[in-house]
Amino acid sequence: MEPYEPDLTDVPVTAVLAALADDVRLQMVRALAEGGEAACGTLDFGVSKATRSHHLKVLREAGLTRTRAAGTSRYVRLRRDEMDQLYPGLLDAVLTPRPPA
Amino acid sequence: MEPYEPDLTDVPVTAVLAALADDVRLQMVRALAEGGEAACGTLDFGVSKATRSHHLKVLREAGLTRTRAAGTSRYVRLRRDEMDQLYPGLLDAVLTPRPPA
DNA sequence: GAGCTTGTTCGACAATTGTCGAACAACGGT
DNA sequence: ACCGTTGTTCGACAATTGTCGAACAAGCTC
Repeated sequence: MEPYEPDLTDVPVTAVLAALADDVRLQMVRALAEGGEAACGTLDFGVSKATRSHHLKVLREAGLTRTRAAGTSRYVRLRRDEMDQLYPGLLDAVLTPRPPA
Repeated sequence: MEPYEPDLTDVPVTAVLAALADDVRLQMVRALAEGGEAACGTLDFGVSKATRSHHLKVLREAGLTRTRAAGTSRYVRLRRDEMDQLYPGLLDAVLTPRPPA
């Protein structure tokens, strides 16, 4: 089944913020921002694959990512442009691991 | 007792995001961004004063607000400049009720 | 000091959330 | 056709969170 990927305007800001307000998910988003597209399996951050799948679902349903199936793998990428257009500065502010000061 | 107000660099980004990822708290932040300083009592958004106090505590401990006591009231204000310096674009992206598109 | 106003703190409770292992599904290769 | 790989889904469980009423604290005014 095709994964559900919402229109960004349908997602409340609080949902986007909540999606980003988790350590594991934030690491995932940062990895995607740096590495571009990534297979789900490569986004391992010390959690089980069930948990990983759950987090990727949260990100997807918050409108932060898109998922493309290829073979047995699924490739995830950030919806960077759309996010930047709708919430300029949000991802930039959040993606830098250490405060820009 | 003086309320605890952390150094912004001591607060993990996820805590800031989590603080903003709630409807009531987001309304509070928006009200503060528009109206400047506000007494706790004026930040009524349909929740009890106990809940209101709780949310203000979350915002304060996330480094988003400062609280000043005056008489029986407490005045809350956004730490706008500090936030903008540390996370440029974050508040801007979040404060507009309707997407800027 | 009595009483009112303004907030905070303290349980309590329901709902949500992060986590896991196990079971399942889909695909590719041998 | 059988494995092995890659993800998803399904309970289950612990921890966190949003909410409330009630009790408490601090300050002002009469």
